[in-house]
Amino acid sequence: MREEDRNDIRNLPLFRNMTSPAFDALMHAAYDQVFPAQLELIRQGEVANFLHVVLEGAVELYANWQDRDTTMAVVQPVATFILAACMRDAPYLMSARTLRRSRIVLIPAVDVRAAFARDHGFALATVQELSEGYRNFVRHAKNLKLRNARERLGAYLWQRSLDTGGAQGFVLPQEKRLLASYLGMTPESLSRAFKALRDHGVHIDGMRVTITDPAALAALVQPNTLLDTALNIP
Amino acid sequence: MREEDRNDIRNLPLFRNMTSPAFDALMHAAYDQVFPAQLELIRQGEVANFLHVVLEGAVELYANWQDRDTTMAVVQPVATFILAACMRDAPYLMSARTLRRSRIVLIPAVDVRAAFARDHGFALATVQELSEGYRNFVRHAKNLKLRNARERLGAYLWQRSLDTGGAQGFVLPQEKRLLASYLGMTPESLSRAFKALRDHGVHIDGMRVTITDPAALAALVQPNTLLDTALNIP
DNA sequence: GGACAAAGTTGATCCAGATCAAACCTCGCG
DNA sequence: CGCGAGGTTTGATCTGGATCAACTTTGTCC
Repeated sequence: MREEDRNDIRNLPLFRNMTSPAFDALMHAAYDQVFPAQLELIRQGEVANFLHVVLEGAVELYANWQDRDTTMAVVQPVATFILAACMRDAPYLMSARTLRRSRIVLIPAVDVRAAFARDHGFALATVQELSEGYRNFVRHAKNLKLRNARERLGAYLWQRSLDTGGAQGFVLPQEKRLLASYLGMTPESLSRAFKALRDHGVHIDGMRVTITDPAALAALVQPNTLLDTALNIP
Repeated sequence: MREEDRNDIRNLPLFRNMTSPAFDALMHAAYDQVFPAQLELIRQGEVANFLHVVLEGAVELYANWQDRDTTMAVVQPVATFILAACMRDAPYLMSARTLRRSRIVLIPAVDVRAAFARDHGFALATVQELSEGYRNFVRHAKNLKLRNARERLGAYLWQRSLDTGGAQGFVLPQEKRLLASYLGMTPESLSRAFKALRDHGVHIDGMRVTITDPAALAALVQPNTLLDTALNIP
């Protein structure tokens, strides 16, 4: 593994407060691999063998049932995913695929659990990470149940705007059909929701979004940290 | 606190593997209280001061935004709730109210975090509990996004049937309007969904449900541990 | 640079589930 | 025992978002 990547991982909240020996042991057991776009990394129902860390690229977490599919989250570098399944030693509830060529570190779940047992700083960080993941899914469920399609899109755009440093203009980080699936609607409905938001201070041109009237958008979506997920999801 | 209640708490997975001194310290700091029905225990947005343990009665976790409300979960004895907010020292994302007269133990969040730091068995149990909570919310979100109203109800009834020991007949544990809200639909739609399920092996009479044709119901809902939440929720 | 595929948009139509309104139960209580 | 309030069901109607189909745009690969 490259020194630089190692440092990126070391600086993640999850690993920041580990002792060096414990961290070294984890990294020693880990695999660093590059995967092409559209590769299925994990299939839901398999038992969790690895904690994944995305160093470059992007990974989609999705779920399916019968012939239906839905996007649950997008993981951007540098971040980990499916910690919960690893800690429980349980089957993955979601599948994962690369959205583009991605570099990913795989840490054997058994080593993660061993590190948890030995290193208190890591144990604490694990709980913080799990708690925040838990809370983000509570937010996702609240969003789905309490807001309609237009409001969900508006809230999403508002949050993206904040995440890009309060800039009024930004570029959508993923293609629209994926965003539609994440927000729980069809691509057609997303397209119409964008049109509807023109009356609420949002201008869209291809992938480029401009919030022309923040007050109007805020009035519609009532942004709220109890519903809106900060940071790269997706 | 009564000896019996103390034992019930001690036997919860979360507390089972604590050292006795650590458990005693936690219990020493805890309050044991009885609340009437319909009392708001927690309001979303407040900072988490207590981990709650339901000993008797039942507690509804719900969320609201603007003038809309939705039920997120029902906690049955003996179980804890809002561990994630306590560990993060963050605002509650959900409100909580008693559904009936309930006995609840309140453990100061600061003591919970201290116990986590000192007692490894508790730390491990905390992570297991959080992970499972996390996974249950993933399931809830998957359910909402992948199944329609009728399928959600069918899956719910299937799971309740399993939870009551595979019995074909059982009584709904909560009133229907609450169930409707939990399943993400209106009471009217729930009523119609019940009627629609008559063609899929479900008979309903008031609060009493009978699964007359398990194969037919299973064919409709395709029960699946990756979507369906076992145990008392709600 | 042209051609082909995939993503996105637009329009027409449909339908699951919401809303509104009116019974109809059920159960606690004076 | 009747009465009232809240829960539930039923019916009529409406509508947000899905579906289906056609068209346009964008990106990719010889």
